[in-house]
Amino acid sequence: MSLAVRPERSWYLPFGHLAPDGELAAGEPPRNLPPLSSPALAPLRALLADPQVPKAGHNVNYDWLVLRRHGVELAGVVYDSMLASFVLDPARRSHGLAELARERLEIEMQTYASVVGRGPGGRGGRGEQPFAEVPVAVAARYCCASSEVVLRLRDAFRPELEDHQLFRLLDTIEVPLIPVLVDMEWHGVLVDREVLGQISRQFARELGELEQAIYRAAGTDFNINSTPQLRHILFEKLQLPALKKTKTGASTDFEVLEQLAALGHEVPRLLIEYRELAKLKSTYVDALPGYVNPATGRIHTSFNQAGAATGRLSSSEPNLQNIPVRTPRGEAIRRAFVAAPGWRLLTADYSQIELRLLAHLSGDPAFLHAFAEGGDIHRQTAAIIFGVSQDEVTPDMRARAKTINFATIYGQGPFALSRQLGITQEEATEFIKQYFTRFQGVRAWLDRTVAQARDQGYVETLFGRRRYVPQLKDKNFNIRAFGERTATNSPLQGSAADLIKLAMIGIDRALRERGLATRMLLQVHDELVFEVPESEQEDATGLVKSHMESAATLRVPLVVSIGVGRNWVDAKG
DNA sequence: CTGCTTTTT
DNA sequence: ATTGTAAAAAGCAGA
Repeated sequence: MSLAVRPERSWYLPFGHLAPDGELAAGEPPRNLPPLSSPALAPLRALLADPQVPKAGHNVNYDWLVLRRHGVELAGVVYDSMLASFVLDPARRSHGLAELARERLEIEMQTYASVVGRGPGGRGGRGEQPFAEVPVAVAARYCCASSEVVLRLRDAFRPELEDHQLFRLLDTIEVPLIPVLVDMEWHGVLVDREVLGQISRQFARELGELEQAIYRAAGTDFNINSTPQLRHILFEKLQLPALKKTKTGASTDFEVLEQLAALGHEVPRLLIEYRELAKLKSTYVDALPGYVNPATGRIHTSFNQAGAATGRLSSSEPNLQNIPVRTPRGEAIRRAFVAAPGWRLLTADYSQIELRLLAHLSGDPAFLHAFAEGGDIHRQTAAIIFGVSQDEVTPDMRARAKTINFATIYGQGPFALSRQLGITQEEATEFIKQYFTRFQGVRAWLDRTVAQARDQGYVETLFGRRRYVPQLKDKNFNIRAFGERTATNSPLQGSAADLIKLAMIGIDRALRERGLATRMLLQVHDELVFEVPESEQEDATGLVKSHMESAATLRVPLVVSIGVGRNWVDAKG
C-alpha cells in the first residue's frame, strides 16, 4: 500500500516497498488494492480525512506527524528524495518531487490539484474534493506513481551521491535526524498566554502614546507603517537629509533613523521605539497565542530540514528560531516560553562554535592557542591585535575585537566594518590588515577556500556537505564578492549545522536508552532547548553537555554552556 | 498574489 | 561600484 496525504510530497510512503530489514525493494507498485471501505483500512480512512490542511512549502517530516496522529509509527525508513536532493545541491530552489522528476527523469507527474479536481481559487477552491473522496483507483494511481518516482529518483541520484561521497552525510546525519525533528514538533513548547496577554496590553498602551507623539512631532497624522508615507514626512515635510537609498527611494531603516535622531530630531527618535514595539507586538505577542494547539495547549513549530543552503534548519509556523531576546521588551516575550509544572527548561549553547571551527579549519596557531587556553576569546583576540596583555584590554578594545572576529566569519570588508565600528574606511582597512598579520593562518584559509571554490565550483563542510558557488564566475564584481563571502562563511556555518545535528541524534538516542523523560523541544542553530523533569536535571545536564561537546573531535575543544530555569530567559546562563 | 521594507534570530 | 552568513514573518503598496 502506498499512500499520499499531501501534494508536492518529497517522498511518498512506500509501505509496500519497505522490506522487513528496512531496505527498499524495487519493483512494481502494488496493483490490487483493497477497497477503501474495507474495515482493515479504517485507520487510513481516518488519516485521509485528516482535516489538517497541508502547509505551504515542503517539509520532510510532515507525513510522519500525520501518521502519528493516527497511531502509525514509521520505522526502518532509509531514504528520502527531498534530503537526497538537499545534500546534492542545498541551494536549489525546490526539492519537491515533481520538479525532481521533471529534471532527472523527464517525467511529468500528475498534479495533486488535478487529482482532487481543484478548479480556480487554489487550495480549497471550487471543485476541490477531500482526498478521502477521490475514487480509490484514481488515488492509487497517483500515489503509486509517486512511490515509483521516489524509487526511480533513488537510482538516478545514487551515482552522484556515491561520486560526491554524500551517502555518509545522508545516512548518518540527515535521515536519522528526521525522527528527532518529528518528536520535537510533536512535543511542542509551552507558552504562558497570561504573560503574553499582559505584555500585549502594555505594548498597546505604549504604542498608542508613541503614535500620538509622532503625529504631534510630525504635525500631521499618517500611516506610520507605510514606508512611502513615512518617506514623505521625513524627507519632504520635515526636510531631513536622505542618508541612504533603496531601489525605490530614500531608506527609512534603523541606521538612518538613528543618525537622524542623533542630529536632534524628535520624529526619528520616536520612530525607533515605535518600530520596536510594533514589530514585537504584531509578530510575537499577538501572533504566538494563535499557534497554540487547542488539543495540547502547546506551540508546534515546523522544522524545515531542506530549507537553508548552508545546511542549517529553519523553523516556521511559527518561526521559533527568532524569538526576541536582545532588548528588555524582547526578553519579556522570551520569558513567556516556560516549562510545564514540575518541569524545567534546559538550554545548551555551543560557545563560539563558528570561531572554533575557523580555528580548526584554518589551523591558525594564535587561535588554536587561545582556544586551548580557554577563557574569553574576544578578550584574547584583542590582546593579540592590540599587542597588550589580557589585563590591559579595555571594554572598547574587546568590543572591536569581537566585531572583527564576526566580520571575519561573515567575510565582511572595510566598508561595512568602518560603519559598524564608527571609524573611517581607511582605519578599518588598517585594522583588518593588522588583524590578519596576527592571524595569518586565517588569512591563508580564507584565500585557500575561495580559490578552491573557484577551481572546483563548491565548498564543503566537515562532513562533506557541499555548497556550489557559481557566483564566483560572474562578471559582476558585487556578485563575485557575494560569492566569496558565501564560500568562506558556508563551511563555518554549515559545519556548525552538521555538528549540532549529530549531537541531536546522539542525545535523542541516549535519552531513550537511559529511559529519561527529558525531551528536546527546540534547536536555534547553536542552541538546544529541552524540557526536563525536576528529578532529571543533573542527569540531563551531563548527558546533553557530553554529547554536544564530543559531537566531533576538533583541534580545539568544543565548549557547551548549560542553564536551567522555569522560562527560556532564566534557563540561559 | 508579488515585491519591498523591516525586524528578529 | 558597493560592501554582513543564513533564515521567516509581518505590513504595506500596487497590480
